Amino acid sequence: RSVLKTPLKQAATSHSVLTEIRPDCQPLTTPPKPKEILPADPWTPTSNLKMLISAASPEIRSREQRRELSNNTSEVLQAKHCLQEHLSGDEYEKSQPSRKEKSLGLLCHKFLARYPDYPSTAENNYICLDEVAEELNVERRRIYDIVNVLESLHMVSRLAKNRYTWHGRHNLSKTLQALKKVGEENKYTQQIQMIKKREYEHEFDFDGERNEETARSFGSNEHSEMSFVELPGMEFRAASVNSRKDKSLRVMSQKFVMLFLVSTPQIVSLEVAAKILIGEDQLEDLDKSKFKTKIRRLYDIANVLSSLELIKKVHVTEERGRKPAFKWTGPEVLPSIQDTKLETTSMTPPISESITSKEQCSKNLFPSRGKQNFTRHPSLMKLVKTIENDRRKIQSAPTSPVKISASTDQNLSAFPSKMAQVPGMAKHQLEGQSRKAKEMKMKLSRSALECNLSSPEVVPRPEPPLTAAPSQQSALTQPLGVCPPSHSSVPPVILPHPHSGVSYAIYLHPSQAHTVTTYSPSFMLQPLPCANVTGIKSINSKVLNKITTEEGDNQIATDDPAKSLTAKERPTIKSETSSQRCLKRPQALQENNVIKRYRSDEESLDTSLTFFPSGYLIPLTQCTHGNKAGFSDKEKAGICSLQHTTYSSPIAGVIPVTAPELKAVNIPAFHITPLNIMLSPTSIAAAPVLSNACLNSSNTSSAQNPSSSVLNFTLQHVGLIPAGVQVPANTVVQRAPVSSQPENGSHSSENMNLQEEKASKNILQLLDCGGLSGKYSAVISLQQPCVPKEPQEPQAATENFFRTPGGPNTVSSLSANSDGTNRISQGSLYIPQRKLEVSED
DNA sequence: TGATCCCGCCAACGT
DNA sequence: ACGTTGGCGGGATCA
Repeated sequence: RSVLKTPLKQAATSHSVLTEIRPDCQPLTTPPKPKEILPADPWTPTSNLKMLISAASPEIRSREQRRELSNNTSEVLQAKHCLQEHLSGDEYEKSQPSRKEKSLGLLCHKFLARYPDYPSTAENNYICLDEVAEELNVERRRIYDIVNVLESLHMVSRLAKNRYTWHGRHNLSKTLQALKKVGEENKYTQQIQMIKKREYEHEFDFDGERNEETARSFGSNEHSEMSFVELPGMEFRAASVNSRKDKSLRVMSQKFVMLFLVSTPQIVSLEVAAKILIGEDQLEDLDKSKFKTKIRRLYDIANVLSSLELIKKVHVTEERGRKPAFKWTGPEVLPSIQDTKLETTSMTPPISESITSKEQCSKNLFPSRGKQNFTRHPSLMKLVKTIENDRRKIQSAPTSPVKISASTDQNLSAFPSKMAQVPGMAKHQLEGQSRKAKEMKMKLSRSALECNLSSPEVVPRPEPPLTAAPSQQSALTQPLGVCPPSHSSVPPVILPHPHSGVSYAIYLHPSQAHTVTTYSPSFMLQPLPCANVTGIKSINSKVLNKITTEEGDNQIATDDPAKSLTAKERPTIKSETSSQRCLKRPQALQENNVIKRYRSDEESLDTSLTFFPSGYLIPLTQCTHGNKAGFSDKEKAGICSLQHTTYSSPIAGVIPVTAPELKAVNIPAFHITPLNIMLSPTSIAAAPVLSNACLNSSNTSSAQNPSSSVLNFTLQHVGLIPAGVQVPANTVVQRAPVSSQPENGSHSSENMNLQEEKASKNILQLLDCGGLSGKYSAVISLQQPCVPKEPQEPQAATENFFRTPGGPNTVSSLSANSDGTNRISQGSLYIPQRKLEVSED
């Protein structure tokens, strides 16, 4: 085949040569269409899968175009190229594929279209870069961009030079879990908060005087440079690619994804991402060009991630204006409760007994710049290095055999990678094994990570969750409604999760629908007095964002509860401000400043006030393989749809709550939410877990206190209390699905610590008493009216959590409490968000 | 304009 | 020395 040279204009040569690879097309007489129109041609109603997918998911207009184009790309392109030959320079110019048509996003689509999402190990899933590049008519360089990002997600892995293996999405959830975890460990959430706070301060501090505390905290926030996060069973291959020093695109991609996974809402602005990725430490000397470059890269990555439909572009509008951002549209990521397996599948030789592969990941992730992490002795590093090198040699050998399946991998053969072989379905279960070891390791790494942070002492907490367990037990075993009032200091709900799949949905006020935070399994929850709860929002009101997706904008506008509540909430304001006085000096000062600044902005203040926990905690079952197991198809459907609604429902997770209710309902501190799932009442109704009407009722009968009505209904429905009996409104109802799979149940219980196990038993007991059979259970814990036992403590805790300024690293302390078992320790926190709006494109 | 991000130079690496 | 990777940022496009 001959490479045609079109009489192109001047310097465009190299480019044309690269793109001109299809001499085989015949001369077309069709007049060149204006580029803009080309993409839309309906003459290829291909039933392409991609087409369907794209049609099903709302995408950005531009993306939409690209997609359509991607359906018939080859034809179009060919035609175009042919056209070029017959056009004069000028005409040609116009017919030249527009920039869009050459976008990385489109290219990525084309690339992805070549491989199945879930390839079977049977097929030959290897990728030859040269071939792909040629077939897609792009220079190889571009393919690298795509592959690198895919690699970061372990969707592909390098086999040898020019050769990659396609894994599709098989490893995706695993990867995301790992990334999320690492992100949490890296305190990305805090970093984001930090940056946002900074921005805010910059905005208001005209005197340029920087908040030293803030600055310092940033500096001390060590970490920063982490390396590639590998996946058990994958590290080998990944290692082969680890030659390049920073592998920036790959690492950047991972970090970027992490940001989404630890954020709530899962929206990350480019700016913030760039700053974090550059390294918070260097924030000061934020080199313009460096920043710019980072942004460019992020766009590259974002394009690929968008093609994967993991994120989508949106815009956040805040005081400062419109900023480009991306919203996570990928799967919810369960807190990798049992990321265990990692050690097992690790290829790490026995020698590193105490160093799990996972750990290595997380570890490398934070090579406390320069200094060697003590958890990993240099000598070990050397060893590892050697090993990696060996592998690399094998892997990168031009003639290295193409691995067909993981099992052929020398390393993997030694440690059969269950993860890699077992279908996603069973993975979760498999993962839940050797947790002990893992926990220890986790602690190790954690301590390593936090060793130079302020100590945990700081977490002001009336009662550590663990000690609270006993009392809780009693609460659980006691007849409903007879619970002694002495539980006020007990965390509202401490529920052992039968298995990791459980998640809870919290019904929130519309305005806070998006602010529920998914928290690291390591975070312990603490009871927070009502006042504080409501105050949290205000604490960082400036940093708070009102997020609204395009879908939500309208309704939020019409149904904006903020407005109707403002008046009633005034009182809350007071409590907030007053509670602030309890803050530590510096912080309090800061707060006051903030508040002062905001005083002029009535609306924003009001808005901020609308944030309060309504206290409905509803367990949901994740739409995950492992958890779907016990459900009927119908149920699954419900669950899934539920997942979908997560963000698309404007009033997601909203239950009408009026001011009176606000007062009446005893807002029970915080809850633990393994996942932040928000759903609309309707979708909830569809969810098996909540298939009872109580929820609907709560939704419709706004006249009734949702709290009590729901509770009663639920209890009755579940059979815990006879119909007619009413439970006080200030009761927290939490239902937790009990594993429908025996193995699971026992399995998980194995991993529980004694207390949890105990509690768990109690729960079961309770359930039995209630005559509850089946897979769902309900756990009720009664709560005393919110009477801040020690107003300051909770407040301080929250405060620290969010502002971390130079303050104690509350977060880490919190996580320090984690025993690795997460079910109970997840906490949903209301992360302050800057008021902002998210709009599509 | 500012947001996007294509393009391809060229350095680091591997063989 | 040569091919493969992939950092990087100028500057073209797009909105």
